[in-house]
Amino acid sequence: MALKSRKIRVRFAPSPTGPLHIGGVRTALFNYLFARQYGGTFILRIEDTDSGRFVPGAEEYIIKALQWCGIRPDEGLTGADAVAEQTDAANPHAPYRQSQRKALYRQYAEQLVQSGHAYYAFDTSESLDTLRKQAEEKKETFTYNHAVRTQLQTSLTLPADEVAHRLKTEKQWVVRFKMPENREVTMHDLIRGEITVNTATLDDKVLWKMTDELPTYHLANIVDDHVMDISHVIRGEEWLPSLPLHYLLYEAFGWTDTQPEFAHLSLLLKPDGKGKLSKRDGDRLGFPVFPLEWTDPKSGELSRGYREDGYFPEAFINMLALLGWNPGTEQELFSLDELVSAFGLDRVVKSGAKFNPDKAKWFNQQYLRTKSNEELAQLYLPFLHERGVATSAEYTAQVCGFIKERAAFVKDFWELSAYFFVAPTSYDPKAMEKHWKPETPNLMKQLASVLETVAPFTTENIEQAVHQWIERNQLNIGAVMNAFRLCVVGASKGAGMFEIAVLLQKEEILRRIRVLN
RNA sequence: GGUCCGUUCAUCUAAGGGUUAGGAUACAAGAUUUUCAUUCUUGUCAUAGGGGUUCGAAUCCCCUACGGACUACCA
Repeated sequence: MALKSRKIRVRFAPSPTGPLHIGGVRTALFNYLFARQYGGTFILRIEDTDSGRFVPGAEEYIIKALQWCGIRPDEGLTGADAVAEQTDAANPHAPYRQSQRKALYRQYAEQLVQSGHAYYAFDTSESLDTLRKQAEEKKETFTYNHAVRTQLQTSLTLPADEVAHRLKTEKQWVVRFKMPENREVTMHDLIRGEITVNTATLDDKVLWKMTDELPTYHLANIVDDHVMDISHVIRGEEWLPSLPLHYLLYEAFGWTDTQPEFAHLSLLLKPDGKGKLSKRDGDRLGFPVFPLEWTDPKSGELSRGYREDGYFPEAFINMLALLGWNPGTEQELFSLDELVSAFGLDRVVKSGAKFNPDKAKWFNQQYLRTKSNEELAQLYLPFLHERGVATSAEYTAQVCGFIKERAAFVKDFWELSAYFFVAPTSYDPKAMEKHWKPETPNLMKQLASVLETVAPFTTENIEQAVHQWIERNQLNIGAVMNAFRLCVVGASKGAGMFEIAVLLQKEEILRRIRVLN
């Protein structure tokens, strides 16, 4: 097992087959937090060994998404503008795209054949499909293992000269791992503890394929993790079933002394129903499953992103961190730095977590109210410009001060503050019915003349003047204020009337009162 | 079907043999407010089921049920 003094090196190794979804971001985050906490290195490696599923733009998306989240790789693909292709001090193991490391894997595959841990298999995909179908008809499952490998065309059954000939002339062959027939493999997982599996239930996985001269995940992953001196593999639970194979691979290569520790993270599940979270759920339930917006290059279909939906990256990350991990205290709000010091694999939860969009919104709300009025104004201004509202940053900041505790997103600001920028064009019928009585117009006229005399037009002065007038005439304060609000806001909502009045200033307030009378 | 992993309020989770099973979200009620919201207070709600072990089990063991992942020349 890993030495205590071993340098911590972890990697996030996604496959560029589409946009990174929030489960992937969480895996990246946990890797990052772990590395940071121990002063280790966080590496971003791209596992693009599946030529058939490559999606243009996906790699760039992954890099951008991590950037937005504030998850900076120390090594590997550290940024869109700095893709390490050459070895240098910061990138001792370049390149970090597996497609560019092609040449490396074949020799390792052959090493395993040489040492008797693997063999060449000459089956075509079609012939295997046929075998699978035949087994299915008999209600059985075809497993490529010790029971069948001796009956198929492999380097284990064919004469050596024919094997050599076929290797030279044919393209349809692969290297398969020779899974031991009956061996208990005991593995250790940092989150789950000991797991034991008998190899009899496992199959002879393809390690390398001549068809595209590329390794499969299993080989590429083990070779790269070894070569890059990875100390801890933190990945999704979907990899747990192949952990025995990975253990056996380390053993076959003779790398057990530097074999990394493993930690398998539980999956993110659908908010409702069953199963793991998918793109469909987001569309169906109305929340993003991707950090950034994504347009599918083939279908042109657009998937929304947390960034575009108005989430702050800090809130997004905080929410993700608490999904499947907890600090053991009652603290819920964590900055990235706080997460770094609080995080620990020992407090990662074993069971799958159903994703909860409500909680995500709550996190954003918490972060929104910690922002300064000026910061929020800068974020709100573009929305205002879009609506053709000309205003100043100072005025907008003051408005933000009044509404920030009422919103979860900046995009909700307009709904809450339109009356600060434009006079009402319609009046809420229900509120009118309730608060607009036959005597109200007269009341408002009086109010207008009271306001007219207030100088300077400050909250205190207005409040004092209005209250004095109400008391002198023994008026109902509710009736006055509600009608006043209707004139200025157009509905029964909004900040304190005297604050609104000061911001809007005397002229505008009087104008809005007159419109209704 | 087989293998592996998992199971505490509706949801995220705490409690590593002894608590009235705690917190947060959501929901509901009340208080506050000139309105709406905020805020505050309170409330409803959980150890999947069955067997053991033990003075004592959410916690340890077994079985069952349920859920999930995997079972490709995909990752």
